[in-house]
Amino acid sequence: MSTNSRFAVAVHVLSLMAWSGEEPLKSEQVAESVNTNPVVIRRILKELAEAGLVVSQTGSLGGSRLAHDPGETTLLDVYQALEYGGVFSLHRTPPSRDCPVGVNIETVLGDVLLEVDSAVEKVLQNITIHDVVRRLKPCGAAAASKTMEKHGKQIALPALRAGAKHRGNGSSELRK
Amino acid sequence: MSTNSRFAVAVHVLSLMAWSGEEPLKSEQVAESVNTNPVVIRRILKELAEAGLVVSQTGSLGGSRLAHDPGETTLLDVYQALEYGGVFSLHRTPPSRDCPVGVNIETVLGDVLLEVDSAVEKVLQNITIHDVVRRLKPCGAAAASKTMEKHGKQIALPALRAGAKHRGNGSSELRK
DNA sequence: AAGTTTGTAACTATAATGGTTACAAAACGG
DNA sequence: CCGTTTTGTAACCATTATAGTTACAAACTT
Repeated sequence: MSTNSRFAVAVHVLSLMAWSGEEPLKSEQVAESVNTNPVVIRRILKELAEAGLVVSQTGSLGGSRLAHDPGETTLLDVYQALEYGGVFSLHRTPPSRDCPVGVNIETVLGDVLLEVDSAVEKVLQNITIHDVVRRLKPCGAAAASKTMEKHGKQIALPALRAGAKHRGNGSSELRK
Repeated sequence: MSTNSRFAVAVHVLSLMAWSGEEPLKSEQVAESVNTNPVVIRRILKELAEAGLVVSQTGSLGGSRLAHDPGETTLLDVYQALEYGGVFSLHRTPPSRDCPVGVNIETVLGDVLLEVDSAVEKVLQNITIHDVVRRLKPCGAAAASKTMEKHGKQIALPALRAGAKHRGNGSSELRK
């Protein structure tokens, strides 16, 4: 299996941005929600930016935000942005060329891998970031109000702050 | 991606056994075809044996062979025998409980993971070891006869020996 | 009993990812 | 123009899964 949670973190990050609206999120804020280091977030953010899924900007009013509407980004886009190699790998070292099985097994397994990946992609293609956010909203709302009671207005998380703040940012280049 | 070729090797091993018929293969012979170390093969063979896909035996006439007809073992059986964790992983460390996204993202992603895994399993369930062997036979037969001409009786691979039998050619001793 | 092969432990090597620190470059406010 | 903030990125160590290797006891055949 892939010992790799990058896909999960990437979906988490994008969902956070969809949740909190237009305002750019800082890697520090995202890292707090994901419970990891800001640099880890920035590394994933970089790949998402290269795939055109997010837009980032430096500076005091900087941060990252979605490049498109949450309903337009699918989990397949995220999956491909991270450049996974596939569900399984082929032989690490090439099999024997002198064996009738060895000489062709890679081709056959390559075909199987394509079939499997295709099936995975069909599933991921039908789920958008908007779907993910909608699926977590019911419980999320409860958690949000609970946290509201606890911390009052000094809530540190951008997702919660965003609800209160929705004013002109004047940012020119960050616009989609 | 999974940097992991165990599935590929396992399918290779089972295909080799299907190709060469009833006679048990030694881990040494299999390792030659896969181009790796016999212990690596034995480790995978152990998992396949625990899943009931192969039968192994010690001793001078020992080795491993398929437990069932090649048409009865699916790639899903192989996939499950190796106990993969899934196509992707969830968060390494749990996300923030204080964030409306973090508190529920794992549940949502868990559902997605189930959907994806289910799609993978449906594909693998419809491919048997017999299918794999059939898919590689056309080129495999050509490779076999080519190797026959080159090496005559000194062919080391069990798979080729099986091919020789089909050609009515009494085969020599297996050597390394 | 002698020889062969599996089963398995123990160790090293490799590769991908995650985590951390540090700092230059970019953007913005005054 | 200057100082602050945040991203971008390099450098390094830690962790984990797998692969590769050596060695040896246990099981099996003749």
